Amino acid sequence: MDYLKNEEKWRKEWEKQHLGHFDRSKADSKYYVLEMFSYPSGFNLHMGHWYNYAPSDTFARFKKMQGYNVFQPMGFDSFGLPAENHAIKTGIHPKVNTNKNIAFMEKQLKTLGAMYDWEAEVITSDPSYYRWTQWLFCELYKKGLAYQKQAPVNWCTSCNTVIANEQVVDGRCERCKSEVVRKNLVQWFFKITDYAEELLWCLDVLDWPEKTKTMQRNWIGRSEGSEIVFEITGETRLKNKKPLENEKITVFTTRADTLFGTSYVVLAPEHPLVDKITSPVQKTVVEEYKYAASKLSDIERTGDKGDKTGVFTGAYCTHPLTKEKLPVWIADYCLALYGTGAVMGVPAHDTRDFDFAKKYGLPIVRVIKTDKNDVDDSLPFIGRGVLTNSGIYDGIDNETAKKQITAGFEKKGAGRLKTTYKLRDWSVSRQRYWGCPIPIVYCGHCGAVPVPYEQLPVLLPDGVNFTPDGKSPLSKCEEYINTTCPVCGKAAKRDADTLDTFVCSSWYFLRYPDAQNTSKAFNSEIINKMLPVDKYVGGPEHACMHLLYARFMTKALRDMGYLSFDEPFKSLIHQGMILGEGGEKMSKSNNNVVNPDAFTKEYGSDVLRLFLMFGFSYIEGGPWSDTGIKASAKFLERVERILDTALAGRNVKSGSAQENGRGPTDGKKTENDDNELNYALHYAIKNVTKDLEDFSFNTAIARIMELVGAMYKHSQPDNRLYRCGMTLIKLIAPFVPHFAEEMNVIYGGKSSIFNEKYPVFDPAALIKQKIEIAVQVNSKIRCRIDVEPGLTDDAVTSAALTDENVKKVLAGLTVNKVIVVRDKLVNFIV
RNA sequence: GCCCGAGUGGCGGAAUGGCAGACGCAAAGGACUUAAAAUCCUUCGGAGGCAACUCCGUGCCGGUUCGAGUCCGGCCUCGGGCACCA
Repeated sequence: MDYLKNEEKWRKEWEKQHLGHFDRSKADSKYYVLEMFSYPSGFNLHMGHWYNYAPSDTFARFKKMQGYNVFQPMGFDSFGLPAENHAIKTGIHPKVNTNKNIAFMEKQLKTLGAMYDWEAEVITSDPSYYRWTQWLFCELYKKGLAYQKQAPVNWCTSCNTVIANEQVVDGRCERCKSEVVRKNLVQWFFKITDYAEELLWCLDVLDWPEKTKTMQRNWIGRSEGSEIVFEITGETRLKNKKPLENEKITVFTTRADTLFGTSYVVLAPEHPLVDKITSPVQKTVVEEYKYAASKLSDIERTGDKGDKTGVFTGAYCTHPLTKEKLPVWIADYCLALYGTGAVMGVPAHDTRDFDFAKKYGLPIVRVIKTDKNDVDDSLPFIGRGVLTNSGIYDGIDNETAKKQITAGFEKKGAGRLKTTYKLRDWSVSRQRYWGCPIPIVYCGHCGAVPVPYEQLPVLLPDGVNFTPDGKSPLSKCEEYINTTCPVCGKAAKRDADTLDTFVCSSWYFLRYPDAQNTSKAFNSEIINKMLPVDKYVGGPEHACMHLLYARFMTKALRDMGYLSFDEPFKSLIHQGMILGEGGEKMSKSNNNVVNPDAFTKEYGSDVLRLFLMFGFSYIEGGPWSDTGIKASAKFLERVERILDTALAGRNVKSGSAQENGRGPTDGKKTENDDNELNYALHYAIKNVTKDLEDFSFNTAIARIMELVGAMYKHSQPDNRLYRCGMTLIKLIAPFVPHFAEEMNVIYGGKSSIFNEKYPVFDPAALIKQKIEIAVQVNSKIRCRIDVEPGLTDDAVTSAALTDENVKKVLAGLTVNKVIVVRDKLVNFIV
């Protein structure tokens, strides 16, 4: 078969038949298969995309053959930083370049031969889409889930612009190598933390990889602890020569039981109290320290690379129980964004505090001792135990003490039990051009006003100078930025920032089923039928951010009354990553991006698809190597040959070998052949079906290979082989769709084969007369015996004992115990 | 540093706590062919043995178990994520 010609033929035919078209009238039997859409970057569709999309399409076709009305859409996440950087470098407008890339990738995707419903295509940078992203923003704003606050950005001191984390290399700007500092700007946030609790507990019911759920749980990072108030002492006020009325530091701790061991208090360098309480003497060093800390990322700050550092503010606070005077320090290991941005330093029972106290000579007081008899006096001591040096709490076990100590404060208003989360609100403002404009107008009289829906979309203007020079690109576009207030009509200014591209991708799965809707983001009635997504396929790198944002958005829209389901993705699969040949990530800078086009041109897309599924463990991925692709091509040719042979047997009665002048003359042998072929066929059907459900494509193909091998072993081309061939074509169809479609026609079938039913195995065909079980003596295999399947433990044991080999092995030994694993093994313990 | 994974023949990879290495690649031998390619058949973790068979073997060290690639504890190496790459 000429694969390339054949593939072109069927792609056209499928388009004619609207094979990928989703029939909305049959939403009851819908199956929504979704692959993460791709970013239309400069190097187009690479092998990694193919690896995501081709096997997923195999799964979708399998589901279609199981009778589901499959919906499989495709689109592009087309706003983003790389397009803008490319534009800065080349002068080509991001819109031009992005649209060019999309057109090319669409063509490549069509070569893949996937069953996409192109009528549902979504392109996030298209006004017909981002209009509704803006609508979503306004809805969140009205619901109180979007708000503004000061937050740090990476600021390149030389380019005079905000740069992304990715562009910061070793604390310096990747472009100009100058120093990067953190600078506060007013930015928009989504209140994802309002949903922290639900995002956490809903994970339990999702059919997602356990590791992904664990990662999200840790990312949300719920921890139950206490907030405890330390008051700034009067002396501090005196030193500052300013009245500091009732200044207090609220610390968050999960170890209230160690309160008596507190020897100092630490504020994050960015803590608002720092400037107020720093004594004049310490001002210079505190300012210097704050500046140094602003240059470090959170990872560098909390990392264990260097020493713990910090400086004394000159201020003191009072221990809430002992009334001791404790110094207040600032240290970068305390993060402003977690807890209250302040911690109590308990060197004896925390490793970081211990390092810090040792370095700066702060007192270390042990307040928990081990409750075991063996004396462990090494510090820091992190384990459980009972309190000591803790006044009235001495002798209480530390878990009880946590509650008791906090409860003591609760009455006085000086502390309380508090649940905190590592999860932070989602920062969505970007000081960039190529993104969705934020639909907010600032009016001198009315404040921040969302743009009315009838005025959406707020179009991203074309003629903008987006070379970095210290300002958000849109703020330099006069005709964009200057507008009138939608409420009072007076002159006003638009928000000059654009939205994080994760906002665009946090709801695209809701747009697909109603992508052409021009009056709404989506029709709730349709969406409530079409979602949740039945199978979502994409890379594990999105475990925490994209997947969490999409879940948040779904819950927020539900609470606004637009959706009636709680979770967007019922079932999730991560494909592994296809690495470069050397085992490193495929990227332009590594110069190891593998383009699938050369392979589709040489072997055809079916062969490439088959190879990707057979050569890798789908969820593991691995380094690319083309050594196996030839084997996949050979296998497909082998399939074609046996199908040709089988077709010749169409009218040859099974067992009538002699008429044909070949094959065995013994009629019995033919019958046995038939049974063996039948067994192989149903064994394959059973396992391929199961493996496809599990996205275990490599083992599914292995079972098909075994079936093909069994067909070659079959004595002659007869009707039995012919019928086996017919089933094989259906079995293999999702894996090599173009090929199977053609073979089906050759076999007299009607196109499309994907409207046919996937084969179902017959359990009766899988009943074996004899099975082999292993006989172990002291857990070492000594021999194997054949027995009937399903024997009782006693029957298997006595069958084993009558075997000559077993007798030999057990001769002269006393059997103490016999362990039988049904249909697997017998183990004699002697 | 923190969170999450992974480590099995020369290679890609299989194995609900129960016969490690399915299936395939590469390699070797054979058949067919004038020859090559293609195809078909056979062998293929290591060591020993004529053989039956024996011993060793799933990154390292220890543990649980009649039995561990699989479970537990401690390491080592690699990969992903760490909130402005998407």
